[in-house]
Amino acid sequence: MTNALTFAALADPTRREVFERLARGPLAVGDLAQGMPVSRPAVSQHLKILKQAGLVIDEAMGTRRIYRADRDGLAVLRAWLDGFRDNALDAYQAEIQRQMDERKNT
Amino acid sequence: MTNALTFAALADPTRREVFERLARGPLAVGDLAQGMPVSRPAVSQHLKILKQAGLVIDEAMGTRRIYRADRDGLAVLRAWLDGFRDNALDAYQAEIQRQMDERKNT
DNA sequence: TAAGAGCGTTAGTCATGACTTACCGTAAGT
DNA sequence: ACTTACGGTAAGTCATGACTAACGCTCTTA
Repeated sequence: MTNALTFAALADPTRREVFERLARGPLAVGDLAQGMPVSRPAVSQHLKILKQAGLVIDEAMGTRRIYRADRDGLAVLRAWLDGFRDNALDAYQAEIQRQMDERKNT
Repeated sequence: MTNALTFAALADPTRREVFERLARGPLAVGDLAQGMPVSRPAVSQHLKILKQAGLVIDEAMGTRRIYRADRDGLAVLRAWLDGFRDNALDAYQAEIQRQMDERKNT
């Protein structure tokens, strides 16, 4: 259930915008905060969460710190989505339904 | 930016479990709340949010109300993900990089 | 070593949201 | 009509999280 971090990270609109900007190209924190409606420390905090979720990668460049989007971090989301492709889990459905009926009879 | 509702809806773990259960088969609210760590009203509130996000569909069945997952609601998520497929936006990257270098030279 | 740039972190505030209990409406059965 | 089942809603509580201002650390340049 490590995808919880990914979902939580992408839940915030500001964080999604940060990620989308980084997906267009690497940026330093200051340049990233430039033109955003929130302060630079706020962006820093968002970057921390995105990093924990594996969605961004940072790299020290002198006194600046360059962030870039890590598209592989989206894999867990894709995997989760693929679990709902049509009725791939229909095999479980009968079993679950059976357990439910069982519980109902008690 | 209608995907905000979808992201917000799927951000909560309890709500994801509700959706996952419904994806395995339609359920009434009571049966759904059965075996979940939260109360039935809580499930009702979650269902309301999932419905607003287009992730579930409800249908009156006598005094009961049957909910089922609507997989089409995941389309907006897929679309968002597809926007990051590899480097489809690499054209922008050079431009952004150029602006960064420009700023660095001032 | 001093000074400034760039960022992360801390402390504190404020809004949001997840939850429970209690209540109310509606549909079916007696 | 009365009662019971089922579920949505209201009110209130508590935790979380997004944000800002202030501070401190590290790296570079003079």
